[in-house]
Amino acid sequence: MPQLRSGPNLSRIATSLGVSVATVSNALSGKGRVSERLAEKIRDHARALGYVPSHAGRALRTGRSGVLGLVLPDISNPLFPKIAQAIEFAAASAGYGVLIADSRGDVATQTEAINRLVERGVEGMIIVPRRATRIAAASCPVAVIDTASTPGNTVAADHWQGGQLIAAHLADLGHKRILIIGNNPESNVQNDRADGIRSGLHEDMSCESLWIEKLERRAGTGCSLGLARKVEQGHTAFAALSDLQALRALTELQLHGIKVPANVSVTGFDDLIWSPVTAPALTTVKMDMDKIAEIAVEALLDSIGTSSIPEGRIVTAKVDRVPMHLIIRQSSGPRSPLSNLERENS
Amino acid sequence: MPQLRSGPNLSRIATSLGVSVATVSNALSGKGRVSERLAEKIRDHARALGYVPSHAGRALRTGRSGVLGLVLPDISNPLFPKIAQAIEFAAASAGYGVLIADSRGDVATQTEAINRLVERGVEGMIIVPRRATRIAAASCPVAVIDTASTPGNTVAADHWQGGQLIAAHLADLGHKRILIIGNNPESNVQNDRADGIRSGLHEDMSCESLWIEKLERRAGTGCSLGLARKVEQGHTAFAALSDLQALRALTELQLHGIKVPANVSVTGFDDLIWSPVTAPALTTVKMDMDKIAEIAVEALLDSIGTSSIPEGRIVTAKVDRVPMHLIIRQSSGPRSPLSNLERENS
DNA sequence: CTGAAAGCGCTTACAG
DNA sequence: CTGAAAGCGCTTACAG
Repeated sequence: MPQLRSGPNLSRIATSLGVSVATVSNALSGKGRVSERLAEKIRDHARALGYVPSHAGRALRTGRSGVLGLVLPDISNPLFPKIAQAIEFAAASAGYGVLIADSRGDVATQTEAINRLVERGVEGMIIVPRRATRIAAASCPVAVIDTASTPGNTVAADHWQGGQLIAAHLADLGHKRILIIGNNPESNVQNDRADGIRSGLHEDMSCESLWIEKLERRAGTGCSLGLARKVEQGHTAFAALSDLQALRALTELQLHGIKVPANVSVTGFDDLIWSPVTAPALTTVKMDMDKIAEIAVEALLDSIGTSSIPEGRIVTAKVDRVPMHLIIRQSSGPRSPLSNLERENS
Repeated sequence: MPQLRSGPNLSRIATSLGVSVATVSNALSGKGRVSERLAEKIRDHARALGYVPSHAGRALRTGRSGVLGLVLPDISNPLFPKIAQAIEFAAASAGYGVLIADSRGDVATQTEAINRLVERGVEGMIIVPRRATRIAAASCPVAVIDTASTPGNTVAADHWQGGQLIAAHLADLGHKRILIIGNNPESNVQNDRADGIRSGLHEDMSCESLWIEKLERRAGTGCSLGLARKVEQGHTAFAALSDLQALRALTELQLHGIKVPANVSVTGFDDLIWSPVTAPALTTVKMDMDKIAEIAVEALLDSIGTSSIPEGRIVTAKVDRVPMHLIIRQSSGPRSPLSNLERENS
């Protein structure tokens, strides 16, 4: 038999104290079946010995691994740091660890990643699906963080309401012609956001949509978005459906000598790490990731607790939409009365 | 005793096939102590039953959890997605899972996060330390991803060499006066990069350094970097020590009507997700994260394998510097012969 | 080639 | 209040 652990185990503590392992176990777990005097003595001794409970032993006996899986099929998602941080925090608060799995953007390997987690004995998992992916039920409880368009067991930011915040903000600033800039109209998230914006426009406002992936399929990756043209046509507000697209818009406008926010406004979504850093800093809408993670983890733990037998297809039934928050920065503002563009031909 | 698992275990397979658990175990693990005929029969049956081995049982018996820890004390680090992805991939390739731990930027909780991982039985961990943090030896092998300034057991990109790439590139473009833009001169990474740049300048080139944190302590967060002034003074190249700072520089320059790259060049470091998206796209230097992760994980596994008793303070002795790669995009280029700035007062 | 048995470290009825 | 015992699922010498 292999030399398994370096540290002491319950048995070592027990014999060195002349008591039984059962008593040590009870004392350390605080179940109170041990006299306070003895319990304290045991705890002290355990601490002195640097006792660390064996996770494997406990897991085997109790049937719970104390681990949740986090599946991020599209890890290049710039929201990933915040999601991971929030999930890790919520899980740790509940005494759980978080195992990550990534399918490197490949839809096919998503199932494989999920299986790896199941084999590692996760008690449940949180999945942030790739765009438009339907999650096949796994053999453990699952919580999905996505747009609420996915049926069931989903926690999501209220992207639609976030869009309304943008619309209201742009209306307040007096903008009349909005250009919505998204990446792909098949993304549920982006669609919800765009619909939210449209629904929040006043009657005297109008908007068009520009989808970058479509454009690039025609004009090539990294092509100009033609925003200078849009400005000439009278658009004064560029509402991107993600900060990523807002960054592209902002820099392209600046490249053409258009001043933000004096001539036009630019807004984004997500409040990515760098969005306060641009000059001007980016107005954006932020999801409350901590809240979302908290709900997802809680739903998962509920579902785990409910079913002592985590047999197939049990999923959280909870559906939640967490409100988003507008963060106003310098990239959006009223147009200057004389918008002399001072444009340059480029 | 609790209903532990839903699926079949070795014993179930064994009895239903009329063989012993030992034989089933041997057949499934492919150790070859079973006749091929029987082994195949067992494997088929196991598959048909949907057998998933119990991780806890195996871990308890073998003393190996098959899990590595990834400690990210500064999860807001924009490199995090790439690091996590690379580590997860390298670990998965070696049959290991990855447990994440985050100390939310708080140096004090780093130790706590490490302890949580130890309690969860990780066999080793990879730590990306907070700036200037010294890692206290944990009770398992540790690999550190950082600048090579940290002594011992470290894997890092060769930031210094990356700086030289930038210097050579700017020299090629004919730039004479460089402004290095960093966040904090106490960051080993940033210092290595800056030193690399300085060391690579030709004799007829000069450079100054601008540290944003210092500036902001005087002038307030989000203050102007005064780059327009620097351009007037004759600087033509702005070499940021991270894409984050490059973004700030690029947008500030554009805000002031300075054209990139016609008037000045801007370069960054890290090749963050959005750096190809700006207009103009950002020239940058990229670390080979996959390589770094591979080395870190390999070093860890070596160290784990070596010591059957992973008792205290065993660390990887390997020190590696992985070369960086220059990615030339539009933000750096030769100055236009007539650099009529067409500046605007702002 | 196959099986019986021990044991990893823990928790939990159960008995005293 | 405390202890003896069983057993979670697995792997690995050892015996046949």
